[in-house]
Amino acid sequence: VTLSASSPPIAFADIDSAMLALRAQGLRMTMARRLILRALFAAAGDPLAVEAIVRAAGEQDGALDAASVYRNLEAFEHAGIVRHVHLGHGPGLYALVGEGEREYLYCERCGRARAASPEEFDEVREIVAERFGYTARFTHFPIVGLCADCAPR
Amino acid sequence: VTLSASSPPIAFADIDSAMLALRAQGLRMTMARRLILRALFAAAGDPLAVEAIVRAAGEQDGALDAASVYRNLEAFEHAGIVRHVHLGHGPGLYALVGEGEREYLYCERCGRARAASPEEFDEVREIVAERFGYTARFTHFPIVGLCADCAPR
DNA sequence: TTTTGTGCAAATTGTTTGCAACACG
DNA sequence: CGTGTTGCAAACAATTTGCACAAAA
Repeated sequence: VTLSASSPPIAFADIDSAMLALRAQGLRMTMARRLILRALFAAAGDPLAVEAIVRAAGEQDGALDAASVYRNLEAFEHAGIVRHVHLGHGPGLYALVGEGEREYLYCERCGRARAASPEEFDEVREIVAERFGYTARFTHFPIVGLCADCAPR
Repeated sequence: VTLSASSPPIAFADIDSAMLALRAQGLRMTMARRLILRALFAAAGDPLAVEAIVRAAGEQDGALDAASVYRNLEAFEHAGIVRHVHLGHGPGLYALVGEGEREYLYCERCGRARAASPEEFDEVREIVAERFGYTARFTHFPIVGLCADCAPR
């Protein structure tokens, strides 16, 4: 993804402390998991496609299968250390959870995404709640539209 | 889809007048197109998956291939008589354009969608523009969250 | 009769599942 | 050693593409 705006600090200091958190949930410490975490850490909070994770691991180390990546990301998500977002079409994108959630805006024209902290969306959320009775969340699916650069005028 | 709220009147009186509009764009009048339009008309503005269109046509008439449906829906969309929306995961959903656009809210928990007229979203759009400089559109991708029934409390 | 459009098959993309071998604890 | 995990292959779902044949205009 092309993600503008700052990525938040990741909630774990390093791969080993993330692995510790996983082990606390009964998950074993394997090479595949270390490779996935390494790729996610390297992305510094920016969400990655599975393909990118596989590729990143393959560059330095042996093969890492996409199936394993999907299975592990699901487990990581269940364990609460990863989340994923869908930006427009294209594959799901995964990131380590940071201190506090991130919510997204996505530009349909240029395909660029912007992340921001939930507080910045609170006003929007409030209006949506008032108007429609929905509790809007832009963590899993973003607000879609045109960014300032792509908007007409 | 499970779509609550009223569907707007479709911008064409019947299949033949829709076909006329297509012919004006240089598109030929074929059986496959008639079948697709019939299914869309029967849905009264509620968006349908390609699979549903194929199934609807197959019930009464000969086979209608998904590839043809995709190709035609794309052509119809280009001609301005159809639009499509992505509600959560799952396939794209197509509907005839009505008098005025529709924008959507989608509940991540129960999977139900709600459609409303763009004016009802104007306040939300305004806040998003103010806050983020984005021109939000919920016609192609909805506002995602939890509906009143599914929200905690 | 010349295009445009069709059905069918096959390719693509993103993701899931079955399974035997493997390796963590 | 026993079960959680892996890679690989195959299945799947949604969508796209290639192509010879059918059918609008």
